[in-house]
Amino acid sequence: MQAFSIKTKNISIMADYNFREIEQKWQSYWKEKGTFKAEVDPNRPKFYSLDMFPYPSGAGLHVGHPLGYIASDIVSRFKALKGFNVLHPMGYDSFGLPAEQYAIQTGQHPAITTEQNITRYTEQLKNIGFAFDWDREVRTSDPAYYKWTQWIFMQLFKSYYDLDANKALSIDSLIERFETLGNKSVKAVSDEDTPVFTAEEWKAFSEKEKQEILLKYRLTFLAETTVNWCAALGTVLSNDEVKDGFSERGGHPVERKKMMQWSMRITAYADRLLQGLERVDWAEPIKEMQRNWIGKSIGADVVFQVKDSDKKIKVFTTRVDTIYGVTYLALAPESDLAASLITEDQRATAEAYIEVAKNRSERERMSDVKTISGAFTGSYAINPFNGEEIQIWVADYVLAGYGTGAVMAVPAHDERDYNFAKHFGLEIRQVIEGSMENGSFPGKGGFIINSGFISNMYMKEAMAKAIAFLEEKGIGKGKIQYRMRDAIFTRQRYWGEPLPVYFKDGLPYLVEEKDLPLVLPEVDKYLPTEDGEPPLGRAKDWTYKTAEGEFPLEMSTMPGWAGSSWYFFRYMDPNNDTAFADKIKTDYWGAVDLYIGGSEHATGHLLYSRFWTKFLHDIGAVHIDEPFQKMINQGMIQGRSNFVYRVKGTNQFVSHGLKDQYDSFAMHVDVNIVHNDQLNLDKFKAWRPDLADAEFILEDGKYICGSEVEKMSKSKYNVVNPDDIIERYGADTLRLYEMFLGPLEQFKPWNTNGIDGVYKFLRKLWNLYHNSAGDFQVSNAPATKEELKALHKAIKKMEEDMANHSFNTSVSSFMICVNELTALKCNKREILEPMAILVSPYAPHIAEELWSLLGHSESITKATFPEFDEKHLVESAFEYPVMINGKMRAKLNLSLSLTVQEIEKAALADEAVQKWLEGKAPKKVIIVPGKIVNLVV
RNA sequence: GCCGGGAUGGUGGAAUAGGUAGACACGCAAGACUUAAAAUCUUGUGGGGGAAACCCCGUACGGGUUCGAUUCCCGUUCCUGGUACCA
Repeated sequence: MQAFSIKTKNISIMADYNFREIEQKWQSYWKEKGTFKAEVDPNRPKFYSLDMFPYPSGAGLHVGHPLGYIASDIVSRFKALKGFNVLHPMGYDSFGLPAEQYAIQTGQHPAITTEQNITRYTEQLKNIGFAFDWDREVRTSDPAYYKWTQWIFMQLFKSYYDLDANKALSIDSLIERFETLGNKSVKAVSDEDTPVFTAEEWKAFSEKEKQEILLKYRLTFLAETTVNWCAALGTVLSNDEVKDGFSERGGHPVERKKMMQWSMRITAYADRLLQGLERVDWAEPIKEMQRNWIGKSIGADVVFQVKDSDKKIKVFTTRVDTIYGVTYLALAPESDLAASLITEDQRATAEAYIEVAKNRSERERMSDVKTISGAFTGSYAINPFNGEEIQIWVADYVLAGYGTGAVMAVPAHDERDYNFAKHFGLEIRQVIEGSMENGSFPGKGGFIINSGFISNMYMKEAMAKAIAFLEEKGIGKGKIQYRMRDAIFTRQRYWGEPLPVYFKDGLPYLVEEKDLPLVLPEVDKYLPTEDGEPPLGRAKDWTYKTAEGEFPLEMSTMPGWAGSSWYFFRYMDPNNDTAFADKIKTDYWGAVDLYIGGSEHATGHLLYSRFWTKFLHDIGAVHIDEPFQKMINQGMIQGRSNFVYRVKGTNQFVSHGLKDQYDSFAMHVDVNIVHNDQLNLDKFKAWRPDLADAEFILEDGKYICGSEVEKMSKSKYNVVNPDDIIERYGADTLRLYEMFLGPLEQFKPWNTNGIDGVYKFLRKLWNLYHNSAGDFQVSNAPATKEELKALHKAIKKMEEDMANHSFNTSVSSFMICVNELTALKCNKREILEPMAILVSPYAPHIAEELWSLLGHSESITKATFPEFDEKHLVESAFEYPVMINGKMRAKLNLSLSLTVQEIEKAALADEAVQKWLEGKAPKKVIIVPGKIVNLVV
C-alpha cells in the first residue's frame, strides 16, 4: 500500500520542468482572469510603458522584433511588483504600403491581408507571455480609430499658430481679428506670400478670397509644394521616407516635383520641438539627430537691389558681420528670378547652364559635390552697405528649398564660396582678422576689418549693428531660419485614412464632425485611374452631400505617420466614441514613462508625435506637452548566417575546418538546422530534395559550419522565428536569452550558441523547489546567513539594473544566486518565495507555477517585490589585494574593523610582501579600507 | 566632410564613483555515470614560460596624468549609426 501510494505520487506530481504545460496554463490563466487589465486608479502611482507601434508585416515576427517588447515587459512587471498601476498596451499601425502592394498584385483587399497578419502577430506575441492589456489593442485602419485621426486633422485645419501666444489658436479667433484690425498686427505663422490687408479689405473679400487667405494660416493646408515624387509607387513621400534619392520602402527612384499637396505646418512648432528636447530623458544622439533635422540658424534677411532694375534679391545669412566681404550673389538654378536676370550677352551660356543644372537629379547633385559649376547672369546687384556693384551668378550649390534660394557669397570666410570664387576667378576679400594661408576661414567671433562702420568690432557687436542698420533702412531684419520643412500630409494611395475634406469652387472645406468617420470606400482596383487620379478616384459616389449640393471629396489619403502620431493617447481610452480619449484618463496616464523602440524613427515618428502632442496640448485636449518622457533605443538584432561548403561539381560537403583542402564554394544553410555551428546531418538531407543523398567530409566526426553576420532575411536562410525557439525551449528561455545576449542598446547578431545555458538555469531554478525525485518540496526552516546573503545580493543587483536598464547583468546575477543556493542545498521558503518574485518579470510562467506550488492562490504579479536589506550583505572581513607598485602580489584576509595602521602592520608582516620588499621599507603606503593595500618601493 | 556610438579570451559579454581584468554563459578539454550515445554531474580553461611554487605579457595602437587606468586626458587606426553643398 505504502509503495503503491508513493508510486502514484511520483507519476502524478513528479514534475520535471515542463515548460510547455506551464506556459500554456499561465497564458490561459492571465487571459481568463484579466490579470493585466489596467484601469485609472488615482490612489496609485501610474507607470506607462510603451513599445513602438508595429506594422504587421506578412513575414510575421522574427526573433529581433520582441527584443524591445521583452525589455518593456520586464520593466512593466517589475513596476507592478513595486506597487505601480501599469499601462502596457499593444496594437497595430495597420495602414501601410506592403499590404497595398500585395493588393495590387493579387486583387485581395488590403484589409483582409492586414487582418491575417495581425492574427499571426497577435498569436506570436501571446506565445511570449507579454503582460499586455489586450483589451486595449488599437488598429489605425479601424474606422473607430481613424475617426479620431480625421478629427485631429480637422482641428489642425481649424487652427493657426499665433506667435504672440506662442501656441495654436482657433481660426475663428483669427477671423475675428481680421474683421476688426486686418492682419497687419497679427503675428502668426503663415505662408511667405501672405498679403497684408486692413479690416475693410478683409470684409470686401469674396468667400473664395477669404478661404484662400485662411489657407495660408491653417496648421494643415493645401498648397503647391515641391515634393518627393516616387513614380514607381505612384505617390509622394516625406523626407524621412527618402534615403539617398530612393524610396526607403522598395528602393525606387524619387524625383522632385511641384504638386498641389496637403501639408502640416510643423515648422510653426520648430522652436518648441527644439526646446522640448531639453526636458526629455532620451539618448543624446537621438536628440542631436532631431536638432540637426530641425536645423535652427540665427541670422538675417538682407535685400539686395538689382542694378538698373526694380528687382530685388533677398538672401538669408548667418554672418551679416561679413557683409563687406560679399563679392557676388548666387541664386539657385530653379529660381525664376535667376532666369529673369539673364542679360542678352550671357543668355546662351547661362540658360544652357540652368537647363543642365535643373535637370540633374537630386542624387547626381549630391554625389557630385566636388564639381564646381555656375554661370554669370550678366546682372549686378548693389551691396546696400557700401553701394558696390557685385555680380549675380547662378550656381547649383545653392538650394532652392532652403532660405530664400539665394546666398550672399563671402569667399574669404566660407569654404564653398571660396572654392566657387577661385574656380571662376572672382574677388576674395578678407574682412576678419586672421591668416588666409589655408584658404578661407570662418573666423567666428573674430575681429572685423575693412568693413566700414562695423570695422574694429567683434562678430557679435558687428551683427547687432548691421541688423539695426538693415531694419532702420527697411532692407532686412534679424531672422531665424529652420532647415526643417513643413510635412507633406497626402499620399496618392488607397490604404490610408481618407481626408475629411470636400471641394467647393476648387477650395477645401471640412466635412461635418457628425459625419466622421469618413470611411474608406471600396474600389475595383488599387491603382491610379486612367487620368492619373489616386485610387479613390475609382470609388463610386466619392462625394459629400450638403444642403448646397453634392461636392467631390479629397482623393488622396493620409500618410503612414498620421495614425501613429497619437496612438499612445488612444490606448488610454481605446473604445471611446465621443472623444479621442477621455480627459480624465489622459490626465491620469499622462506621458509615456518608458518608450522602447528603434532609433530609425528619430526624425519621423518621434518628431511628428511630439508635434501633434504639442498641438493637442495647445487646444486643451491633453495636459502634457511632451509624449515620451524617457526613451531607450534598442539595438537591432542582426542575422547570423551559416554556411556549408560544397565540393565543386559533387554532392559532397566539406566541414569548415577542412574546406581549404578542397575546391569548394560556400552555400547558405538554414540556421534552424544548425546548432552551435554544428550541422544536423539528417535534417540537412531532409532540407531539400537534391540534398537527400548528400555526403559529408567531417572533422572530428562533426560537420562544422562557417558563419557570417548579415541582415536577417529569408534569402539568407538566417531568419529565426520566436515560435521555433519557444517550441524547443519555452517562452521563458526565449525571454531570458534575448536579455542575456548583451546590452539592450547594442547591435548584435542573433545566435543561439548560448541558449542552453539559460535553459539550464531555469531547470536549476526549478530543482531548488523540488527534491531529487522531482517532488515539490520546500522547508519552513529559517534561512541561514549565507542563503540570505545570496538572495539579497540578487535583490540589490536587480534593483540597480532596473534603474540602469541593464537587463543582461540581472540574468547573470540570477544565475549566480541559483548556483549559490544550489551549492547550499537551500530549499527554504523564506528564500524561495522572494526568489520566485525576483525572476518573475523575466520568466513569468515558471515563476507563476512555483508561486502557486508554494501555496499562493493569487497570481505572482500581485505580489510585492522583496525589500532589500543591507544587513545581510555586511561582511566582517575582507580579502585585501596587496599590491606592490600597483601589481597584485598577495592576498590578505583581514577584519574590516581594523584601523589603517593595523592593516599596514598586517600587510608588512606578510611573507609574500616581505619577499617583494626585499627588507626595505616602502616609500609610500596607500590603504583604502575595504578596498586595497598598495605599497610603493 | 561633419556629428554620434564602439573596439576586452575561441565566442556573447562583466567590471554601475580610478582600486584584485575576464563575473555569468557558451564552446573546448579531462573525468564520473552509461554496453554505448544523449542528457546530467565534477574539474580545468586569456597568452607565453615552468614539474611546481611562481614569473613575464595582456582590455585596438602610441603617449600622458596617477601609488594604481578597461575606466580620465591627448593623438592614431579600424568598425558602426546618422547626416550631407543649410548660406
